[in-house]
Amino acid sequence: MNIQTDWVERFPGLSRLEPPIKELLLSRSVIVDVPNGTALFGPGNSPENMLFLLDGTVRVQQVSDTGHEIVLYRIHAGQSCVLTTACLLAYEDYAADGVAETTVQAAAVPREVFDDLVAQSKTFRDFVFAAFAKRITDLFRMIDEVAFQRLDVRLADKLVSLADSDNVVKTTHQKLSVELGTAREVVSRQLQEFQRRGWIEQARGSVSLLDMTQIKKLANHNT
Amino acid sequence: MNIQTDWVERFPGLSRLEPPIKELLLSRSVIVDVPNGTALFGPGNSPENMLFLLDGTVRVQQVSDTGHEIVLYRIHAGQSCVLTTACLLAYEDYAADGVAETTVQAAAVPREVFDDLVAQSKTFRDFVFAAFAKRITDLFRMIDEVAFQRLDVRLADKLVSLADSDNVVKTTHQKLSVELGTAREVVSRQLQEFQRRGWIEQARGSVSLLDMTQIKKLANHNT
DNA sequence: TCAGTTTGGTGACAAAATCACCGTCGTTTT
DNA sequence: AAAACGACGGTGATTTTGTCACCAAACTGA
Repeated sequence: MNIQTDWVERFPGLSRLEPPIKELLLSRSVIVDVPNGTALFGPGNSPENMLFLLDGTVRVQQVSDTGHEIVLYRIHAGQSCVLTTACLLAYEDYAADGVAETTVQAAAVPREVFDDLVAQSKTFRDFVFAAFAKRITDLFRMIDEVAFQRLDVRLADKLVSLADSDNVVKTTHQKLSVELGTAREVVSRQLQEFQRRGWIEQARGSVSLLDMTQIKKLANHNT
Repeated sequence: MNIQTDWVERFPGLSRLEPPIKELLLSRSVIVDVPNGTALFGPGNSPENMLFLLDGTVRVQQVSDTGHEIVLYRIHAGQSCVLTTACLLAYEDYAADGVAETTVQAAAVPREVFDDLVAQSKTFRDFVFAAFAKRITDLFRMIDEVAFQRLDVRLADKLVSLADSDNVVKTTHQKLSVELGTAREVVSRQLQEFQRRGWIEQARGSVSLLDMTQIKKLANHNT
């Protein structure tokens, strides 16, 4: 099994690509490994390649001119940065930046090849447009949450989605506040309230979710 | 001059289309006129056509499950609904809806034709991806504003962008609150404060902007 | 060990959202 | 024309969230 010759299979939307197209994609892509913390793109740094994430996650966040930060979304294995990259091509003065949150393995595809693929394959076009559509609906949902959802609900939701298999969230209050686009003090106070209710337990740099049932109930989470 | 045979010229990004492609687009599109207030798309109503707006504006807004509403963006003449339509194709349970804000004239292009055009023309692909990119960067900006910008600044900005040539905004406090994703009372109070400062004058259903300089200064508006 | 940084806690205050009303102004209906 | 109704805007009280200015404890690295 060679990653360089079969990575396309990891993308549900791409596995049914027409064989010659698949061949083109595989032969013209390069597998890259980037360490945790690498800035993959950002203001004044638009990459020449489209990335298809094979492993790891990329966090996309934005710095406001008010000095505030907010996490916009994450790109996981099996997804691509088409969108963000496309934005960068069109708008150089683009405010968001992407950071590898883990060690990341990705297939890099040059722009021209990407354009060829879009031109030649309906399957590939569908993949690309589906990626755009998902991103946009996610952004709509995010606007709704930021504008209208109560902070306790949003925090509970975030805790659930960031929890590891032991139901522990290893992060600081500061980082949680950036996830939600709010202030650190607000997160601290809300976590104190959760703790008072016996839902969580805190330690420096980590939150243990004790009562998942209650937390999920507040988050009206479906998963 | 026949609209049906030359509407493409109205789109800066499309005027340089290869002649046969332009011919295909013109021959396979239908000019439609829709009255003010028509719901062009919405939950459970995904159109079979992509629209290219020739005249008028379409407002895209979202209803939260909390009962709140917010205006996401507008599509103006010379732009297309590619994005929104693409979303609808991919996700039926899509929460946003589009309403004609004026009488609207548009060229309707069937999906299959759209796909053909993307496949055959690099110019058309660039147009489509630029539209996506612009939309996404706009949504990023909107998230930033909703999350971090003060309400007085956002309101001032909205007033400027909704003002007609006489510097009058013909709308209700209720509608302004939907533009900003806030509550009617909050808008009322903020407008009272603007009035107290002598920046505006109010009447039922309209706001006159008296001191544009101050309002724009608050909005740190560039235009 | 000790200085410097990171993390989190706290109180006071300001801004914004929410809730529960109330009058006024137009329109429609009788 | 009078009454009824709905849309529009105003108001006070309260809660939630954001902001500011600190402080102390816990880590880190020299």
